[in-house]
Parts: sequence; C-alpha cells; structure tokens
Amino acid sequence: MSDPFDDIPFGDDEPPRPEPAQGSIAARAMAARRQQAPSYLEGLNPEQRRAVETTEGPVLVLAGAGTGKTRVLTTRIAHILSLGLAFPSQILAVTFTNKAAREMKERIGVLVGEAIEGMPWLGTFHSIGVKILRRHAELAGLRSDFTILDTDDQVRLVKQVIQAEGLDDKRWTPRSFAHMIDGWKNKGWGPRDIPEGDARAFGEGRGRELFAAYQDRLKTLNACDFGDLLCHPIRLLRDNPDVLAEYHRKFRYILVDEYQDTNTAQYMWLRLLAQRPASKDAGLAEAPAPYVSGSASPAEGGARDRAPDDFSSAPAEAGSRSERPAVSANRAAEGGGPAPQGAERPVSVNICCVGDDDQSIYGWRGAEVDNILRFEKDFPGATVIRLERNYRSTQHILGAASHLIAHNEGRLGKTLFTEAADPDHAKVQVHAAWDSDEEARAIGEEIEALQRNGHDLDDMAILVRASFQMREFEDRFIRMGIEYRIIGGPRFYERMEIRDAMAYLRVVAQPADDLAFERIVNTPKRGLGDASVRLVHDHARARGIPMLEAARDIVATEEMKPKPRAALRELVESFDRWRERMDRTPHPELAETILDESGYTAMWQNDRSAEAPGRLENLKELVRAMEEFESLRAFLEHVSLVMDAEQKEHLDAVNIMTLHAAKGLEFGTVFLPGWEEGLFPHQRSLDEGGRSGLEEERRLAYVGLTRAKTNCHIWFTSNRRIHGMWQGTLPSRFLDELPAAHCDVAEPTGVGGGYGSYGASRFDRADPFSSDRPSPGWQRARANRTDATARNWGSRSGVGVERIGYGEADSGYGAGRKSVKGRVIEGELVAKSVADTPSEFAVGDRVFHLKFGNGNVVAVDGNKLTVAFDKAGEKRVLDGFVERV
DNA sequence: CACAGGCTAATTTTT
DNA sequence: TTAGCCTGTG
Repeated sequence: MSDPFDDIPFGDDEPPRPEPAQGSIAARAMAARRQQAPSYLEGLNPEQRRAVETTEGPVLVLAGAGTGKTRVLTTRIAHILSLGLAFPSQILAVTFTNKAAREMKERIGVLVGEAIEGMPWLGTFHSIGVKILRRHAELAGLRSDFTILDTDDQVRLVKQVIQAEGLDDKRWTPRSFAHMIDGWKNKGWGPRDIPEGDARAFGEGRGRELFAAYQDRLKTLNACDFGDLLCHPIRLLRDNPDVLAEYHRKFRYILVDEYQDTNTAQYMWLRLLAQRPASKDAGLAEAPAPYVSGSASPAEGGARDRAPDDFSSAPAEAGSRSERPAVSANRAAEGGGPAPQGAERPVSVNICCVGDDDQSIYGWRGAEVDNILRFEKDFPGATVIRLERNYRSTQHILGAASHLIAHNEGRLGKTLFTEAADPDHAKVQVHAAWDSDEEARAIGEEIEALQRNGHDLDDMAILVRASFQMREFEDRFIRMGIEYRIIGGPRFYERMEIRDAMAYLRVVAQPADDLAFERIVNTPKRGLGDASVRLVHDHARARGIPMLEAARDIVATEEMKPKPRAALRELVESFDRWRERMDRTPHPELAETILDESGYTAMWQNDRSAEAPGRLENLKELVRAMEEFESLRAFLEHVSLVMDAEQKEHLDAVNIMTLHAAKGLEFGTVFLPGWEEGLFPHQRSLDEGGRSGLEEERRLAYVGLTRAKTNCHIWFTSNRRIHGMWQGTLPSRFLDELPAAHCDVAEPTGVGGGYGSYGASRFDRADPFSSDRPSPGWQRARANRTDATARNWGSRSGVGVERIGYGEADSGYGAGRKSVKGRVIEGELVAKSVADTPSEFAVGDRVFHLKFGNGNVVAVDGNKLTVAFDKAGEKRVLDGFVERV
C-alpha cells in the first residue's frame, strides 16, 4: 500500500511482465535476433565487445578516460538481459552517484527497449544498502522505518553526545569527530574495531566511548547515518549466513562502476555478496548453492531453474533458455569439471568491476585505489580487459595527459591512444598571467573569440582546483556579459527551507525523530528558546521517550511558563492533527497544510530579504516533487538519498566547476586555470597526503586534461590572492611534467603585458620542456616551498604547535567548567527516573524543585505530581524534575 | 530573543 | 578577505 518497501518483496524475481507466448511473432523475433550478432553489439570495438560478452567469472575492465566505459557497462547489462541469463531483478549494479545510476537506467532502457522492467537493484551503494537494511532492519537493531540522517543531523547529534559526555565542544569539535566517525565507518569499523590510537586521539582519550554513545543514540532514534547504510548491511550479512545465502542466490551478476572509488566498507560489502569462502567440508559441496550446481552440471533446464526458493528462480523464458546450456557461473568450476567446490578457491559470482586507477581522486574521503590494484588477487582467475582506445580527445591532449600521469608510481598502466586522424589540432596551450585578474580576463576574451567563431558556450568549461577560484570568473563574466553556469553548487535538499520543511514531515511520519523535532520546534519562532528545548530534551532523555512525547508530558504540567507552554501545546496538538490526517490525505496536500498551519510559509512571506521569494519557490517545488511518490515515507527516503537540484536553464552558457565535479564529463574546449604550487597541487594535499597526496593531485590534473576534446588551455599566474592577501606564486610542478611535443607556450596576447615580472622561469629558456623530471622549475618550486610557499599557504607546523599549547592550557578549565553544568544535572535525571516508571513519590513527600523550591506532594498521577510549594503555590510538575529532601 | 561584534579557519564532496 | 559561528549585551 503506502509502504515504500511493500513493492519490493522477496518475490520480486518474477516480474509481472507477460512473456511472449511461444511461437508468437515476438518470440520468433527474439529468437531470430539471437542468431546473428545483436545490434547492440555492433559498433563496439574488440575490447569493448570482449568486456560485454565475458559475462561469466570475475572481470575487471580498466577503462581509461573517454574509452566508452559507460557504454560497456550498459551494453553488458543489456546483453545479459537479452540472452535471458538473468532477470533484471537478479542483476546488482552499483554506482557512486545517483546521476550515474539514472544515466545507466536510461541507457539500458534505450538498448533493451522500454519493455524492460526497471532494474530494482541498480543504484548507489547507499540506496542499495538501505534496501537491504529495510528488509532486515531488526537484525541490525532497527525498525524498518528508520530515519536516514544527513551530514547536518549527524553533526548535531555528535555535538549532543560530546556535550553529554561533559567534553568541551570547542576543543573537541563535533565536526571533526563526525568526520572521524565517517572515516571509521568507511573502513567498516564499529566502536570495538577502532584502533587504540584512534580512540585515544579524540575527546581526552574517550574516542571509543563517544563513538559507542553516538551509535547508541542512533539506535534509540531509530536512525542511520550514511556510513551505517554500508556498515549495517555488512554486519548483517556477515552475522546471518542464511540471509547472505539468499542474496548469493539472488544476484547472478554484479556490476560495479568507478571501482577505483570504492572504500573499504564498500569493498567488504561487495566481496560478501560476490564471493563465498571456499567450502571446506564435503557436505556443503554436495548441497551447493544453486548457481554452483548450475555450473557443476550444466544440463539444460537444470535444477537451477526449479530451485526451491523465490530468490533463485531463473528467467521464465523456458523456450529460449533450454536451447542453451546453462552457463557455468565461475571459472573455478569451469576448469575443474564436476564438483570442484571443495577447492581452496573462493567461489565468485559473475562480478564485473569497471574503473580507472588513474582517475582515482577521492582518496580523501576514504576511497582505496588499492581495491582496484588488488582485484586479480581478490578474484582469482579474473579476466582483465583494458580499454585504451580513446574516442574523445586529440593526440596532443592524450599525449600530454599520458606523459603527465606517467609520473605516478604503482599504476596498473594504460596508454590511451586515438585512431582518429589528427590533422592540425592545436597542442595543449600553456599560458602565463600576472595575476588571477588577468587570468580571468584573458580566458574571458578567449571565450568571446571562440564564440565569435561559432563555438557553443555549452561546449566550454573552466575547471578549477578549489571553488574560491570560481568567483573571479563569475565577476569577470558578469562584467563581460558572458553567460555561465556553476556546476555542483549547494544541493536542493541542503537548503535551509527544504530541510526545515523536511523536518516537519519527518516528525509527522516518524514521531521519534528527535533531531527533526529539535530543528523545527522553534522555527518559525514560537518563543520556545533554549531553556524550553532543554527542558523537553532532558525529560525525554531521562525517561527514554521521544521529545514529542516529552513535550506532551510537559504541557500537562506547570513546568513551563504559560507562554511557551501554550506554544508547545499548540505544536504538539498540531502534530497530532497532522499525523491523524496522514493516512487519509494525499501527502502533497498534507505537506501544504503543515507548512501553512505551522506558520512556516508565513515566516518566509513576511521575510523581506532577497532570498525569501526563492525559498518559497523551493517549497512549492518540494510539494510538487512529492506528487511523484506513492507515500510520504517513500518521498522522505527519496529526498534523503537521491534528490538533487535540477539545472533548469537551457541557455547556452560556459560551464564552471571544480576538477572533481568534472569527472565523467567532456567539453570541446577546456580551460585549466591556477596551475601554481600550493594551489595545484594543493598545499594541503601535500602536507597531509605526502607522496600519495601528490599523486592524487596529479590524477586530478590528468582528469582535467582528459576532459578536453580538441582544445585545452592551462594557465598559471605569478600572483594570487590568498585569504585576502596577495602572494607571489610559483608555477605548478605539473607544468614541468608536460611533454614538449604536445604543448605550446602561448604568446602573451594580454593587454597589460602582465607576466614579465614573474622572474626567471623555465618559460624564458629556449627549451622550456626539458623532459628530465627534476627540472629547474620544479627544483625551485620545491626549494621555495619551505619558505615562501609554506608561509603563504600556512603550512601546518606553525599553527599546529600553537594550537596544541593553547588546547592543553585550555582543556583543564574549559572542560571542567562545562562538565559540571551539563553532565551532572543530566546524570541525576537519568539515575532517578529511568529506574522507576510509576512514580516513586507518594503523597506527603517533601520535595525540592529547581525552579519552585521546596514543597509537599499532594497528589500523584503517574509521572506527574501535584506539589504544594512553599512559595510558588500548588503546581503540577514532572517527577523527573524534583528530588526528595 | 534579537543583534552586534569577535574569533576562527579557509580543498576537493557523495550519500 | 570573508563567512559562519558563538558569546555577550540590550
């Protein structure tokens, strides 16, 4: 019904789609198509075709930039479906971004024809993680309607935990701890798995306890952070072999996009699903999983078709399949003849990973290039296919990129080449500018010139290392009247108004969602300030109930002053009303009602600021977007995981984005500004990542270069404003790593003749591109980095020392001060009222209340007491807030 | 509760 | 330089 996961019961392997009746025209057409090479295979080059047709066993496709990676992936799926090797629901295909998943779905649709059922298991690691987790939530200690917290919620929760532990959240910032937790979860670690050193490094050595406390809070909130969406399924599958076996039987084919970006948790997750450890006992070999039996006895029809449980039902196209022997599922079995399952080799599903180690640029968020480098060891007998035939760029661009990336060590090694005739394409142009101002102006002028020559702005891009560089271009382009668009700004669901609105909806759908409740309890302003919220919060924690329930308790008493109390009662009643309407009102309508009645819409209507109209517009868009979903819950899930801002404008505009955001895209002309030491490679990568940091920066440069189809312009400046101060800069060492044969030093065309004072550089020499690596420019850059650059870019040492000194001096008094206040009070509450649900107070008891002072209990009603206070008179209070004297 | 002023930190970003 | 956050004041 309205349950978002009702529509994916385990029986989804039987898509309710009509099969063409045997002998029907459709069936004959399908059969005919199988005789000859299907049309979708046409136009693939031999390597691509091999990657598509090697459906069995582990396959690693090393797909260089512009070699048709997505095409291979989608065609491979189409191929599997078209041969009837599996149902759509038996193919697990994972990507990193929703965008990639969407594109893949679309392209498969085109290949296979729209008749194909959607692929339920094509999605991001996280969305598939959720799907698994919803089904088996109870095995992870959650209810299946758990909430997914985004980064913001996560940080707020971490902050609460840090404060509850009595730590100073200045010294131990929630942000950094949330980051640490993410790091741990990227490795698949729970509180007990983290190394002692890590645990000691935070919160006065209490990192582990804090982590555990955080996980505890998540559990009580019935919530997951993003990391949990990977970690819970891993633990769940590992601890429940029967569940794992179900998925083993279910997924016949696994495909992974951008494998070089997988982190350790994702890797564990994949290996769990893709591989069973070698079975040691004969018993298992006799009763193998269906796909193993299929390979051991590839008889037609086969037991595999009639496998007893709904996970393993094979395609129902009986007619077509019996013509082909069931394909053996793994190489180990293939080689060993019948019943080789007892072998040491782990049994792998048909897993196909596609990636490019040279484009691994997400190490900083946990990606392990090592995963791709190790593939052949992990999956013995793997087929490795290299795609090196590039369809995107000119010889010069490929030459420059290849030469640059060759400076990295530990690559799997690919060399891109193009077969396209390469008449007189321009070499990669290297430009120097005096400062970033001139850089932006010159690029703007070049763009105008190109535009005059009939080039589309859409086909040009400026790829920067860091987003602060964008502003310079925006300013310039506005002044010059060049249309531009920024790719990768803030996301739709990250906007304040959207998050607020979502918080309302979340509280309605999930009353235990305290984080959402806290977010909107005083938005719009209701006069419920810190003190009121704290009261509710403390009561909720003390009794282990959701804040909304705590609020309900509190408004029945006189704990609060009349004004906030009335406001809170109003809010509680509103939520009751909305929840009551939830099941009988269409959810978009309900959302409108909520935003209206809560005063949220009015708040923005009364706001005179410039953004207010846009925010109202966004709210409307939110409501509109809801219409596409079956239920409020389905919608909530979509937003937390998937929803992103759509680019509406269709006008011709230059694209401005970071190098990271550019991965996977291509443009006729690409501008790469800011190739200076300290900016690119970025000082921080160097400081924190050492050599591997540098190599990742170099891969980023490689990604930048390979985005260009025909023209590529690299720029560096002699001066750049860093944190508001002008600094002299040195050309990037990457410039020295470009091959002379494919690059030109552009003549200065700029008006102000700007870069003369850049000083002696290799660009003044006759042969600027000497190929020996430690060229003068590089050496100079390195020599200078310690003084000029390090100073300019604030290398950590100086600041770090200072910080440690400050921190230690501060920790004693800072932490002490905070903890007394926050912790003790809370501790008392917990100690007292958790123990006794019915009140431990009796009529006649003498009690003390923080606000009302001493008094005598005159009536007891559950956890609510009526007390005759000596000074304040008779009041209704919560037992949690008084103590016996 | 709202606002002003001080302090801090300052890549990359998906889910 | 600047934006965002926190603290202290009215």
